[in-house]
Order: sequence, then C-alpha cells, then structure tokens
Amino acid sequence: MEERTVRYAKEHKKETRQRIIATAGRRLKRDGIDGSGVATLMKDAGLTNGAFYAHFESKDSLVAVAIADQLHTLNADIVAQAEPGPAGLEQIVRWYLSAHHRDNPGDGCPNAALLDEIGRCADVTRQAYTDGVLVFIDGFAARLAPHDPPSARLKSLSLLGLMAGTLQLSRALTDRQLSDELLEQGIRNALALLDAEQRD
Amino acid sequence: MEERTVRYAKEHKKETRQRIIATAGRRLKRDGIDGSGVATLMKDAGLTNGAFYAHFESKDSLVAVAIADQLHTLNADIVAQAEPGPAGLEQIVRWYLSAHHRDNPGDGCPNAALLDEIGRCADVTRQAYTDGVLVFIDGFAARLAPHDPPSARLKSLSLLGLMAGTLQLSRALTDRQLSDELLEQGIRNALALLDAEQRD
DNA sequence: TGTACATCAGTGAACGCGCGTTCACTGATGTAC
DNA sequence: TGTACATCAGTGAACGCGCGTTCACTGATGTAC
Repeated sequence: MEERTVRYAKEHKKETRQRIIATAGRRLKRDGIDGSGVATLMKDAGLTNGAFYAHFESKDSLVAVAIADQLHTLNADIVAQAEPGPAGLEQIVRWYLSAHHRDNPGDGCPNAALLDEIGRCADVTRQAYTDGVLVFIDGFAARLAPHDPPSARLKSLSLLGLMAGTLQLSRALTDRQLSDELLEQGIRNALALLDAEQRD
Repeated sequence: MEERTVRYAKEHKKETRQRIIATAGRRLKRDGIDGSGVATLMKDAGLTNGAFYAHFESKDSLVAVAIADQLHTLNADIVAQAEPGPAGLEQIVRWYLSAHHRDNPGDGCPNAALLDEIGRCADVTRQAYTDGVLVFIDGFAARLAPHDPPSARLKSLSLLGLMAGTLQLSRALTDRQLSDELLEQGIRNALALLDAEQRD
C-alpha cells in the first residue's frame, strides 16, 4: 500500500515540524526574535540547520507560525483551564502577574516576551499574531461577559496590554523587591478593572 | 593657552558623542536593539563605524547610555511640560495612548519600543534602565500625590506598564480600527486608575 | 608672519564570526518482484 | 525470503553578507618659536 506508507512518512514529518514550532516558541520567548538564529532553533529540536527549509519557507515564516502556536498553547494550558466567570479571570491575572511567570519567560506568555518585537515585524507576521491574539482573548471575554463575550473584546485586549506591559517592566527592573511590589500593584490594578466591569 | 584648546577639542568630542547618543536612541526605538548595527548607528550621526570606539566601549555600552538618555529626554519634553497635578497626568496619558505616538515609535517612549528587549539585556544595561525609569516616573508621582510623591511610586510604575503594554499591543495589531479602539480603552483604564487614586 | 611640529577626531579597510539560505549527498525505510 | 531499487527526512559544508570590533592612517586644528 503505497498510500499508507506515504501517509505514515508525512505524519512523521508533521510531528517533526510541530516539534520545531514548539521548541522555537520557547527559544524565541527566551532570546527574542532577532536573538534566535535558525541553527539554534533547529538544534533545540534535535536537528541540523540544513533541514530547516524542508519544513519552512523562511525564518520569518517559522516565527509567524511559532507565535500563533504559542498563543494557542497558552490559551489551552492556562486560559481554558481557569474557572468560568470572573473568578477564572482572577486566576489568570494572578498566574500572569506572578514571580514565577516573570522569572520563566520561556514558559510564559509570548506577549510579555515579544510584543515590541512583533510590532516591528512584517505585515504577514503581525497578521498571524493579530488572528492568534483575538482567539486568545476570547477566553478572557467569555469570563468577563459570559452572556455576550464579543462586547468584552476591547476590555479583554486592554487587560492583556496591562498585564504584558507590567510583566515586561517587572523583568526589566534590577530591584527585585520593587519588581515584586510592581506585580502586586499590577494585580490590584487588573482586579479593579474587572470589578469596574462587573458593576457596569 | 594649551588648556583652553584642549577644552575646546573635548567639548567638540562631547557634542559628537551626544549626537551619537541621540540619533542612536531614535534608531534603537525604530529598529530594536538587535536590529540596529553599529555602522547604521554611526551613519545616522553622520560618521563612519570606525569612530565608534573612540566614543564608547562597546555597543552594549552605547545602548545603556542611549536608553537612559531617551528616558531623560522624554521626561524633559513631555512629562515636565505637563500641568502639575492630576490634570497633567491626564495630558500625559492622552499623549501616550495616541495614534500619533503609536505611529511614530522613533519619536516616542523607549519603554513602548524596547521594554521586552531591555528585559533580556545584561545586568549593567538593566541597571541603567532601572535608574532612568525611576527618575522618569518621578514626574508621574509628583502629579499623582503632590504632597508625598514617593508614596505614588508603585502606582506610577504600574501606570507606565499599563501604557507601554497597551501601546505595544496597538502597534502589533494589523486591524487599524481595533487598534484605535484599544487606545481609547487604554485611556479609560488609565484614567479610572487615576480617579481611584484620587478617591483614596 | 612663517614654518616645523604635535594632537587627535574621524576614516576606511580588514578581522573572525554567526547570520539566513542553498544544495549535493547520506542512510533509513519501504516497494517490487 | 532475498535483492535491486525508489523515496525522502535529515546532514553538513558552503554561499554571500552584515555583525561587532580593531587599527594604521589622514587631515584639520592649533602650538612653538
């Protein structure tokens, strides 16, 4: 059965591709887009640089896919795992603005790690990001306004902006205690925002 | 008078150094840290790459100085120009979260342009950034709590985080209308934060 | 005033290196018969 | 079952290029006398 063999081979290649995307996501979040070379990205996946172009058209193309994948994965691992309703959003906020998240960029949110670099990317990458982030914040909106999620899209986006900026700032500060306090202040700000929304 | 001549020469070199720092600040905000090469940074100042190391020890060293300079300049040009008290802070928020600022990163805030890259820099750069940003937000704190600015340091930092993250997000989105609406939402969030502070 | 000399900011070519990308080749897997 | 062959994911060396950095040199400016 030639068909089946080919399909097996293609499945294997797909798995490899997915592994590259996942490990690249981590590396990009740790070292930045311009700071991560193709050879390193491939080495992370246990491969050599030569195989790269059998899977992706260009580095830019992988970056776009990896960012979208990171948003999707974070949505599945963190957002979707939170309780429904405002209580779940509070869980998300407390996870986001935590010392653990601050100290482990590779395991965290691609917005906090890469947002200013994404803003400098070509249209096609920013388009992939835009599509991905709108799906990502759907989980926020569903918890902010369970009966009309689309109405909470903007508030959800702005909450993400608040959290990503605050976490970036907490990572840039060299004063550890100040950084900790900033995270706490960020949580208070985010929860105040949610409370205001609940009162509307 | 040998002394005076030497002093003139040194003044001239200082001016050149300052010009490099200022043009580098713009370029870094436009193209990122890893995205800006030494040859380009020098060309922006009307010089060739070879002269660089007569002014700076390394690229990292210029980056640290340029970021600090950008924070200082922005403080003088925008923050210090705003009215005293909460009204001035509202002016700052409206300037920060504007379409003009979003569309002109080179003329804008280094936090919005570079914060995630700064977080990945070596300690010495992050230390220069930390010192600079704490001076920068003094102007916020003085307007938030005129009678006790230090008490508003954390709220000021968190306001900066909110604004920087929101602006980054507005730059990354390809949907212009959504980006505009996000800026408006960001202004509402920031002002709500300030109002809450006033009520305390 | 004129000439020999010192200073030093800036030039431009070169260094080794890692970048993104290409390509001839390998070798494991499965097919044909 | 055994052998010749096809497929193709992955290797590893090489491409031209721009990176950060170094350095011998230039040429404008001012000094000495």
